[in-house]
Amino acid sequence: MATIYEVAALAGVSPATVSRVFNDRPVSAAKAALVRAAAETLRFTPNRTARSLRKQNSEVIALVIPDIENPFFTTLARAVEDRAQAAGLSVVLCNSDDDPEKEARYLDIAISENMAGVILAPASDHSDLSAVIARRRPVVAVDRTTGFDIDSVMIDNRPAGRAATDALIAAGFTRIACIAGPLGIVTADERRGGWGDAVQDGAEGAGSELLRFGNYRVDGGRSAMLELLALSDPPDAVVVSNNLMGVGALEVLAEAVRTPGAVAPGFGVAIIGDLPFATFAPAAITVVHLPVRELGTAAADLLIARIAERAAGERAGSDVDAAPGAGTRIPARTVVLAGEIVPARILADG
Amino acid sequence: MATIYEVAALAGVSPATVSRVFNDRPVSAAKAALVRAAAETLRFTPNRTARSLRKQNSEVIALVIPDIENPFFTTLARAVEDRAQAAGLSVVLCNSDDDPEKEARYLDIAISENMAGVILAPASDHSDLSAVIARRRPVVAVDRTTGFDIDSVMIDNRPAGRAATDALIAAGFTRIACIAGPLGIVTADERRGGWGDAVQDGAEGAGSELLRFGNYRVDGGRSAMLELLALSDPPDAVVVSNNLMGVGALEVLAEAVRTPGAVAPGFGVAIIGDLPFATFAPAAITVVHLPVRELGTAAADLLIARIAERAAGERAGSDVDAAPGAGTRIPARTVVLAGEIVPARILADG
DNA sequence: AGCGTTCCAGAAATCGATTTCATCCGCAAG
DNA sequence: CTTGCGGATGAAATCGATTTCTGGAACGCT
Repeated sequence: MATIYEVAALAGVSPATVSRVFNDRPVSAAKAALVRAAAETLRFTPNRTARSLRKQNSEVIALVIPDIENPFFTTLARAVEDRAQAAGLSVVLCNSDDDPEKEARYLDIAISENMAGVILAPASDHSDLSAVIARRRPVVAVDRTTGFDIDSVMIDNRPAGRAATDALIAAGFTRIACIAGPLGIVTADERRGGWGDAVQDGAEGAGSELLRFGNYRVDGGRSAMLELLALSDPPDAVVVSNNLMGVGALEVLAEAVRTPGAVAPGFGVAIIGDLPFATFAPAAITVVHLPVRELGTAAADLLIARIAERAAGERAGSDVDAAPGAGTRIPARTVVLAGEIVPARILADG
Repeated sequence: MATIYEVAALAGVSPATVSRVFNDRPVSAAKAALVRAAAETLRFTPNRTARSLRKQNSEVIALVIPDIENPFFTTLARAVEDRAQAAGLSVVLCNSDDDPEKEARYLDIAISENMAGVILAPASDHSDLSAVIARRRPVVAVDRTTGFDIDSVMIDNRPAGRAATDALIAAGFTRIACIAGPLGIVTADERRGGWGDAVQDGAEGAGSELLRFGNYRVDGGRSAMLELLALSDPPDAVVVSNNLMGVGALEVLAEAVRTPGAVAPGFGVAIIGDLPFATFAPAAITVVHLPVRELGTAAADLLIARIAERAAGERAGSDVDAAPGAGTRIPARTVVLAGEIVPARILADG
């Protein structure tokens, strides 16, 4: 494959000149034309590895998400990508599979591939960002918090949990269960908190037997729902903490509905997060729509701003590289987006 | 951030020795210990950019897919990743968004980042792989064909289309429509062909008014289904060519079912591809299950084999680099996997 | 005409690793 | 006691670009 030297040789100029042509630095029109022609015939593309080794950065950002199969994150990915493309950046997606170790590996790759920045939906709240921060690479957290002082974009989870529950209370349900996410995941804790606030004020029985913890996946929703229905004094409605567990809960309900007497007709369901695709429900469902696209867009914008800022800083020749914990110029910003309650309906559209 | 030189200085050895320690080449135990200690205190990680510039390859593979929001591809991604991880490779995902230009950009990145290989689900059958093939980077095509002589993993689409249609015929339906995918997409053409074969033999009316082309997305399924139901002599069943259009079609049917007289009760539906998550259907649905995980696994295995082969070749010091069209040692292999018919049922599980 | 800018272009240093090559050492065989 | 071999180690070349440094030509100004 062609290198800059071969192009230079063919065009009869120095490699430096070839580089200048490809970087829009002043070169006489005549030589520029020669270079372009030579590059054309050799099908030359600059080697990004060499370039980024020298320039110490690339035009690629990493988006690290915990579950590629969750539509929440794919929608997020989509939004990030759209924004990044517009800014001339390519996005590579890394699936951490909720595994801090895999996540760490991808963060390592991002650093040592000199990627321009990282958007991270943390697998846990113990994600270790010290390495990437020490190298002064911009990082933005989405959806979940980290212990680090970085830009982040979050959803206002507690009100979302509250809104979902209030909607059920308003609809007349009195015994409202909650299928919460894993303990220790901040989004899960807060949504559960919102439910707790609402049931305390409005409905009977915040009793812990109505509170179940799932794994944020379909099977977790299934088993939690089964347990709830098997209670001697079962709930008449349920708030589910995320989309996938919502699917699981609905599956169980759909089966129960067909088993006469297994569940009261008109069981109430509220789900925090949008259902994937059309989910034809056996019951009316209240959904708290989460602004996922906006989440991604905001994260991308924050990251792009940081990257620009960093580039400007380098151009000005700053010296603060040495101090590992040195603060960034602009303090970390946090964007919080609110969910939006969508009235109960039978059919969610894709 | 620490470089190999700083580690060398701290340990009192040469950079070469540090490199040897990190590459498991013979180094005396004493020096190795010194190096490791130094690396530890400096929190040194080898810079991948420099490494891959020198070694001319990396331990990262690219998976380029046309639609990150389609569960078909995310499942594929999952399978590829699992296999790659086991082989010590990291996977970065690139969303081409069905846009040949974006696809080309990602292929470029893969090449010039010296990635170990590429698994490509082509956006179109015009995808230009010449650059990556010229650089002798292993590529494997999945799901769709390319014009190039490379390893590929496909689904046996025509029989899948046929099986879906036959199932409806067997269930007694007589006027079976088809919502096909875009013209020119090989998977779409073949599935439609399978439907054509079946209706010719078994059912009435292969008339072109029963054949609609969609865009493989939810809205395409919706509009095609609406058109079919609006026919003066509407079908009594439909074969849908992919999962997302299946969702769209089901949405429309669900609405129609609630409108008395709009559609015959017991309208037949067969979908090629698994429905995303639990899709609670208003009708019994026949699904042709596609072995997506196996598709991904097979693709990853083929790629990993090629990468190993290439590495072995380099080690032996082959010379064929010059010839751009030079054939690979082992001829291209194509793996074809069959779909599997799943009898009609009401509720698909996630 | 002389001097100082400005601008273009090439030579060479640089990024951070790997790898070749050469050296040096110890140890065994003759 | 010498020769030879093999293993450990360092010096230096290398990967392919970018960037600094420097020389030289062209141009303007007095």
